[in-house]
Amino acid sequence: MPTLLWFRRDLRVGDLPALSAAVADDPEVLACFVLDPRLEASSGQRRLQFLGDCLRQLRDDLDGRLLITRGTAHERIPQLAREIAASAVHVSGDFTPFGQRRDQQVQSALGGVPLVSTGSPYLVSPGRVVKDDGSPYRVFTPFFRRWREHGWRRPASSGPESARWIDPSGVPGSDPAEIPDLGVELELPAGEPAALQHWRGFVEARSDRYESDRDRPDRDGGSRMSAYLKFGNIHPRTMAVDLDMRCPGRAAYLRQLAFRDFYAAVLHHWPRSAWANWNRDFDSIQTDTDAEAQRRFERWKTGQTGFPIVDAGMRELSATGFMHNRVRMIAASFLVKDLHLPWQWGARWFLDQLVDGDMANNQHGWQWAAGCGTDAAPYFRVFNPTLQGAKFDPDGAYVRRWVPELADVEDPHLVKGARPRDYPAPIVDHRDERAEALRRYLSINE
DNA sequence: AGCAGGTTTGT
DNA sequence: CAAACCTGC
Repeated sequence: MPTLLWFRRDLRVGDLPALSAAVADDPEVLACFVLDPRLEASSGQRRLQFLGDCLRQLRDDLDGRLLITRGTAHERIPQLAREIAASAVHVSGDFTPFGQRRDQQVQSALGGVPLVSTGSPYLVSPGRVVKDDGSPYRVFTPFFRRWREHGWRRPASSGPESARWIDPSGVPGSDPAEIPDLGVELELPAGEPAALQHWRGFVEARSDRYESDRDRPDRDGGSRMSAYLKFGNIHPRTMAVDLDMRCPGRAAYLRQLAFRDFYAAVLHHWPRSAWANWNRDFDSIQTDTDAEAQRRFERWKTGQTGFPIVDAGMRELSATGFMHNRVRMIAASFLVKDLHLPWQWGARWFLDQLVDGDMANNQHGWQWAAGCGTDAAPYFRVFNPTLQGAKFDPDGAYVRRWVPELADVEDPHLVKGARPRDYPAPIVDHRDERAEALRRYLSINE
């Protein structure tokens, strides 16, 4: 039975063991990657860099038997399936609403050929953890309890090499175009072996201080696994088996993996929450979108707001495609509550810039910050960017690293100290804007 | 997954 | 007198 393994831009190498197991007895398997040309636009380049590394790694693993073709998946897959007379198409897909819609488009275009979903990159598939009456959880903590009771399979033991592959040469219609080489070195090497190696390093050397250091952008306290998870270079199940609950840092990390599953489940149950307020009460909140708002948005994007921790984060993002999670929360809060811009503006920018940008996590993280999501921060919780910076980056090492104007200043968070002349003045007064944000929230129900 | 402004506690 | 703890927004 000829089988086409199809990956879209969210390539999940971590699903290969499951795929291999599913097709172990079938020698007629072809792996295919569909590169959406829209990813080649500037906004998608960061992720394309990482993806390119993943693809090169995969091509090596598959002994060169990887088909790369340009186009949109819902056009190319049915075409290829017909060309190789595939009797089934195995899909390694993600759980974005776009993905779901494309799956449906592909399914209908395929006619009678079955579309087989071969697994997800989550510990527990979205939609599986629900309340007793079948309704989805809206709050993380009870979800977490039920999620742990649910359990999950151990990772597949067989590797990708256990599958045999057909020779793709001679398959008509495939574009032999090379994987774009952007010539930019990322901090993290891509690919499954690199992901595994990085993970082992984290578990052995840094997981015991994860709990205390994960909120500290000045320390290397995070696991930095997010891009590997996003691109499926590693399956969270592979990680979960290493998370001994008796070790506090590792237990805390499992909770974060549960959060990832939770937001995937939220997006599964409420697909419109990708771009619309999950809590529709917020539809009437007033946001600024005029020319002045757009000027402020530009200052935010380029790290020129005059608030050190925000600027450091935004500059780290531009330079590396990554931002520390605590700083993401601060920068998001600042855009929503100090600049009064629509959270979707920030979410779009993050999704475009972050190497690990994930629809479910990114969008719901923003909704949390904006107060309109599940489990959202109450409206009166307004981050003070200066105090947050001083609290989580006490020596200012993070700010000094990313904001050179403040490198040699005694008080880099500018709590009381003097502001160097070459560093921008604050674009807003936090006290005033905090009051303004509260006013706007309170007026929702008037 | 805050903040501010208070009160209590510990040295 | 500073750190730790409490409480309403």
